[in-house]
Amino acid sequence: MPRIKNQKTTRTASPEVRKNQLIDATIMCIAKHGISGTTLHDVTRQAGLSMGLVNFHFKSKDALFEETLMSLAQEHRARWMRALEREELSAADKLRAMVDAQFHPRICNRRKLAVWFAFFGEAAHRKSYRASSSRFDIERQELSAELCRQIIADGEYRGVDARGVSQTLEALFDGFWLNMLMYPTDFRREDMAQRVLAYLGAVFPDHFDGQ
Amino acid sequence: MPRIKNQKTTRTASPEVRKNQLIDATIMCIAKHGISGTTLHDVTRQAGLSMGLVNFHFKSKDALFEETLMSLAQEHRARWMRALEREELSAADKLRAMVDAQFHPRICNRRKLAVWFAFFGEAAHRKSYRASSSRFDIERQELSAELCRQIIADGEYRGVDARGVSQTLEALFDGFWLNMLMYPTDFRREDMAQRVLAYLGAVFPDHFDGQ
Amino acid sequence: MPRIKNQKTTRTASPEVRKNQLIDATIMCIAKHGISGTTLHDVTRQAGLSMGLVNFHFKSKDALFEETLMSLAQEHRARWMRALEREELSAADKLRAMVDAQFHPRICNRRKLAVWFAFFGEAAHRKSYRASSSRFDIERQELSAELCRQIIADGEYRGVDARGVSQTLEALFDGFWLNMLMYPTDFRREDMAQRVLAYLGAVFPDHFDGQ
Amino acid sequence: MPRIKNQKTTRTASPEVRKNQLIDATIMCIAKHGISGTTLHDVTRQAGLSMGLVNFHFKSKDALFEETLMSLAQEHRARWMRALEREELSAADKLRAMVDAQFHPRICNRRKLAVWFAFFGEAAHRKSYRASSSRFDIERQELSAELCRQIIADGEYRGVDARGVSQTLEALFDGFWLNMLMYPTDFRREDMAQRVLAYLGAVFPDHFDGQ
DNA sequence: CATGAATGAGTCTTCATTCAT
DNA sequence: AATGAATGAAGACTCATTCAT
Repeated sequence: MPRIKNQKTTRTASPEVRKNQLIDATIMCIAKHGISGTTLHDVTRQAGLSMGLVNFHFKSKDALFEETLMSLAQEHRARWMRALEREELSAADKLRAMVDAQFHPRICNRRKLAVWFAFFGEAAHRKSYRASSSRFDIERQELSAELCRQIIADGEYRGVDARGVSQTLEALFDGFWLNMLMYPTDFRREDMAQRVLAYLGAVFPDHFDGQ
Repeated sequence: MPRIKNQKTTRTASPEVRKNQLIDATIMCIAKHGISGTTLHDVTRQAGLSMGLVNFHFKSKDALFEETLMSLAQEHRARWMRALEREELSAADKLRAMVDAQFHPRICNRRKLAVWFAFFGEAAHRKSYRASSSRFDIERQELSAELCRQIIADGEYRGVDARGVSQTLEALFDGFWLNMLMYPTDFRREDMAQRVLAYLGAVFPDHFDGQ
Repeated sequence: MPRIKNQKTTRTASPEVRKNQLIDATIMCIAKHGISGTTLHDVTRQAGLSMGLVNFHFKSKDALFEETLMSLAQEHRARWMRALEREELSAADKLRAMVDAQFHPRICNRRKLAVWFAFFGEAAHRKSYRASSSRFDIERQELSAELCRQIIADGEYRGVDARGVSQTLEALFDGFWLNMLMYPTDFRREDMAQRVLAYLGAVFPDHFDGQ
Repeated sequence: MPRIKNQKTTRTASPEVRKNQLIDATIMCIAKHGISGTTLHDVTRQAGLSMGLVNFHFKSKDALFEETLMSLAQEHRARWMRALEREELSAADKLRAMVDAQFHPRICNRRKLAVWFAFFGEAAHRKSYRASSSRFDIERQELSAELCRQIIADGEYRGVDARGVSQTLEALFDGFWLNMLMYPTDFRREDMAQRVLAYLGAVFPDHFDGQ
């Protein structure tokens, strides 16, 4: 049953290529079997490579997992960053773009959600996993807080706490992700972005109304 | 080093007592070392019992873990159920009580959150874990949706979708839990219930205002 | 081809018994295949036990090897100590007894010599092996130096250096051991004790003459 | 960390040069990590060459080790042979020269002693190592026995056994080497040659007296 | 000649499970 | 009911050797 992915690999490839191949295979395997259920045998078979290769390109299984998480986190960051860099957008539009990024099918699909929560499950007792996630999480939350501050300054929102909204947004992102993973038929990707926007509409009615 | 909890256990105890002893030790160990990092050796040592005992009282390691999750889920359910059974409360009060239950220190502390997310991390590829959680999750969500419906009927909330609010509540619960686990200094238990109530205040201003 | 040594082992034995069984098997294996050529599989098969047992009774393969060396060193020490404790013997007789101990067939046989030099070969880069050997070596050399001092005081040996003789004795012991291991037909156990005594006869003619 | 010795090797060098480069690196590595601790990766890195080179210039890792031992043995032989070829020297002088050769700093230093005993440790179960050593050992011992015979014939040494003395010399050489390796502060090179000469002085007082 | 990525057999180690006591 | 020694399968990791470039 070996599910060979690339029968036709060049015998020697650049380290960068191999590492990415292995990271992709790791994501596949973790999604299917979880972190503890993923063996190096699985990963290399999935990648169509030989057993010893992981320890040639990565310091250890753990290092492979860490780089996998990092890769996931960076892919995620790249997506929400893209929107924020467009100077012509208003603060509210940028926030909307962040929501879209969060639920983009490339980021937010069953496979990747499974991997994210596999890592979150280990994060409680793995400082390194926590560190990898937190860096980007904090950055994103600060950016969304700043956007909220701009929206508040722009409108009539006495008493709205920017930090509170940004923290609530984070919770909604993570909470919808978890529920999409656990109950995919009840929590469908297309609806979840709407739910977040509905929340923003309740908090900032002048900026997020008719959606 | 072994943190023996009960050096002086009676040599024979009722199966019920022993099982709970082992389940408590399992929660302790999973919180500290994660699911895959928890060995039966660890669990029995933590419980102050002997290695062979687990397989005597539980069919297997897996069965122990499943019963541990079940125990956790039932403790959780008991807490929010208590409030809902008090007939004298209004729908809004019951919803408030559910929020309180969700963030009660007995339910929502670092140790138990770590265990919850350890299980969520495995849930993607373990039907049995998913099943244990889902039963109560669905029940709770239906109850909160019903409460929302009552509140909507009671007030002037045209266009508010009960199911949407209850799903958003679920996401907030889970999302705040995750962030409390990952960033305990930024997401403090005392504040999180307030954030949820602030959300409810934004959606149902007549019922959840002054908080 | 599994060379089972004890088909009839009681299923559970005291840890002490098992550890010695494993140490004996280790000596056997190192003698046959050297240190790096000895696998835990070999050792446990030789002992007639199962693979996992070594790591149950010893912290690691390395720990097993260290305890093996220690066991060898202590057996050796016990033998030369026995003679030195007999108060009725003269200093020269005690020295003679030490020589006999060094070449006693229980200590000085092909198998054990092979193991000793296997450890010496690793000692250069293993502090722990060096430490295990050195403790007893130093003790023995100090005792032989003391005996030499008594002999010198007892006779007419101007200009003889006790420390020099005791160091030379050490060298003879080790050097004959190595040559007995490498060239067993040329360096026969029975003759080697005589050669050492001939050396002592040349240095202390009044005390070690007619041999 | 990799201690590259020759960063700028000409891309193509004569096989002889490459082989010696690798043998020197092997000696370095064995001294530092022992035989089993020495990997081809280590050796080639130490030599500043690429992984595949060893198997290009040597049939196998084992062949490299054998040639390393051979190289060591031949360097040793060359040194004591040089003295014996000087016809003008007396037998006693030649013997003295052999002792000097044995403790010459180029032969008898921590690094090379470590390698010698690393090989001795394996010799018990490696015929090829035993063979490489023995050829020269036997030659040397026969030569020293012959010298002893000449000295005996030249003097008044009734009852002295040439073969016994030459075997004792061998033992002293090896034994002092081992002790110099294990206890370098107690057994210092400068003193050890003296100890051997002291032995010869005790056996052949007319030829080796005043040292 | 030279390189270094790739291979995969071999080993240590861990650990759930069994079972004699 | 309880114990903990024993088992052996499974998995991470190492490393000599190969070979395309």
